[in-house]
Amino acid sequence: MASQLPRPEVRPPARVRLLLIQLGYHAARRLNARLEPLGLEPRHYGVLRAIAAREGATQQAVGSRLDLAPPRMVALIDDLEKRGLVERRRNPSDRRAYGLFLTASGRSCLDEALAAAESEEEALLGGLDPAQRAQLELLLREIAEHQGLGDAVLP
Amino acid sequence: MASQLPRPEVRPPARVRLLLIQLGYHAARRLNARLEPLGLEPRHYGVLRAIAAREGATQQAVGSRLDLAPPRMVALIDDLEKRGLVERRRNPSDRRAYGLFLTASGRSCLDEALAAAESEEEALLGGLDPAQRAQLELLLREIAEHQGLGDAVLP
DNA sequence: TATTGTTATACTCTATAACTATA
DNA sequence: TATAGTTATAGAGTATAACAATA
Repeated sequence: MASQLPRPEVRPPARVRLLLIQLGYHAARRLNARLEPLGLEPRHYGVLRAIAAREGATQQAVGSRLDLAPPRMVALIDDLEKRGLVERRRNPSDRRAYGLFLTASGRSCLDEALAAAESEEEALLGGLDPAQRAQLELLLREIAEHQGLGDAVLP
Repeated sequence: MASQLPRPEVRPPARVRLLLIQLGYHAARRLNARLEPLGLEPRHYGVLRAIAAREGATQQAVGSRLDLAPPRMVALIDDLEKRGLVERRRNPSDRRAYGLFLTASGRSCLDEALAAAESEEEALLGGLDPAQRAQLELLLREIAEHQGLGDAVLP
């Protein structure tokens, strides 16, 4: 009997959780669209940033920071090296390991990507005034902290 | 020369865009984790909700609403039917098409899933008081509208 | 001929396991 | 023997194209 109560098929209007998921997805897609003209896929963008943050680090170091398995890193660095954005330099004191470095072209590519991300932020928040933006950032940070996501932010 | 300026490798602290992407991803993962014990994968959850919102709709109707290609719908409905959550009923007036309906077990499964989503919302917003929650929802809705995402919300 | 649903096929992505070269 | 990186292999997931039944 109880199972045949008239249920509201349509739930109450979208909640915060749903909004977050959708907006996060939307923001990610928009960013990717801005990266595409630069020839950068999201995964490459992430690796580029991680290398820039710790130039000279080994593949494994960067990989474990991004939670990418070794074979995955090999493929990604292969891509970036083929495109002349990243360079593998042998470590003379341990000839098994490589140090990863951005090339000049890699630096400028990353700069463009960061600028694209910046302008995407602007487009995303276009409807909010500065006070609202600050408030939103505060609330989101609060949630992130409460969820223990402090370290998930890359650099 | 200009290319050799000391650049801040580490960007200014995470921005709203990044926070949104990360929190959205986090929220989606948390929800999926809550759905798993019910034997529901995210894709099935979405289809279940779409069917509940318009019971009797054809596969194509549901599929186009969720932006899923026909072969994908076939596989998904196969899954759900095999698990006794959804039923295909032939349409007598057009014997090519099926109408999709939830079974009793499908309804209760969806109910549990919706309850799980509800409790996940609670967990997610645990750090905010009611006024903050309302404010956050307002700000997010503002962005969603400004981004033209009005219809992306399912039901 | 057009449409609903289905099946068959190919492709991308990723993860796991085996291998090499240094240490 | 252990470790950094690589290669080979296998699997999941998805998209595209061809197909059957009905209109």
